[in-house]
Amino acid sequence: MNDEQAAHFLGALANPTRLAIVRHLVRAGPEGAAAGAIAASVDATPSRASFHLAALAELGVVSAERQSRSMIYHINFDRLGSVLRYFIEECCAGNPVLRASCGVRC
Amino acid sequence: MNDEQAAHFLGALANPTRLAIVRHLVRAGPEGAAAGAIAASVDATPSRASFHLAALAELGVVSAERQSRSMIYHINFDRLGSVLRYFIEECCAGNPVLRASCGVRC
DNA sequence: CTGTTATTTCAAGATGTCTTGCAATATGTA
DNA sequence: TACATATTGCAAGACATCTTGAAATAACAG
Repeated sequence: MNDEQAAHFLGALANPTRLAIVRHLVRAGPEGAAAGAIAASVDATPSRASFHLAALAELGVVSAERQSRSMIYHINFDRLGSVLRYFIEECCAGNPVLRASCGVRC
Repeated sequence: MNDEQAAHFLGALANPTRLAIVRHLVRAGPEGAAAGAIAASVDATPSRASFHLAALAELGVVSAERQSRSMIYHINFDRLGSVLRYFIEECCAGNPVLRASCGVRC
């Protein structure tokens, strides 16, 4: 990962609708959620939700699998973690204040 | 902080030039760095660097103080940490994989 | 006061992103 | 086949962002 990639990745999260989608998928857990359910929960039209889901999927933040008529989306924590790690370690030189912000009890 | 604010904040980091500025200011430490030095180190025109520094200052990621003819910029780790904390705790429900990504040894 | 250095501001244009509404595709059911 | 459900794709317009270059401001030195 380099600054260009990291910037692209952060840009994928820099949108209220996409943050709401992430929030929903996190709480949906390993079973994931259907595109329609996601759209309803974030108060977006199907088209708009699909647009943002595609953006997140493009960068690997979420993955999709068809299940009958529905598309089931899952969150990908490893991918999310990779951009946080890059940002904290590379851009911020592992600053202790930032690390403490992650809320890990030591 | 809400999703809208967090998205705005993440957007401020979602740019290669701004990530490079953050990287430079982190390494500059508490003494900070002058706008001209920052511009040179991130390979940007004074005008372009000023534009991005203003964007970061607007959100409190950096702060500025005049020192003679120079403007000295400082990084603000607390502010950076607040958006990471919001993202990990609120959007991602404190997921352990994400927390581990912060690189804190436990 | 004049000139020099350091930085910001502004306008213009290029590019990118987001939303909307409608059409198209995929799947399942009668 | 015909129809309903679930989702994606696309085109157009609105809006935001980024870059460039020139002009304006601020601070200092002679």
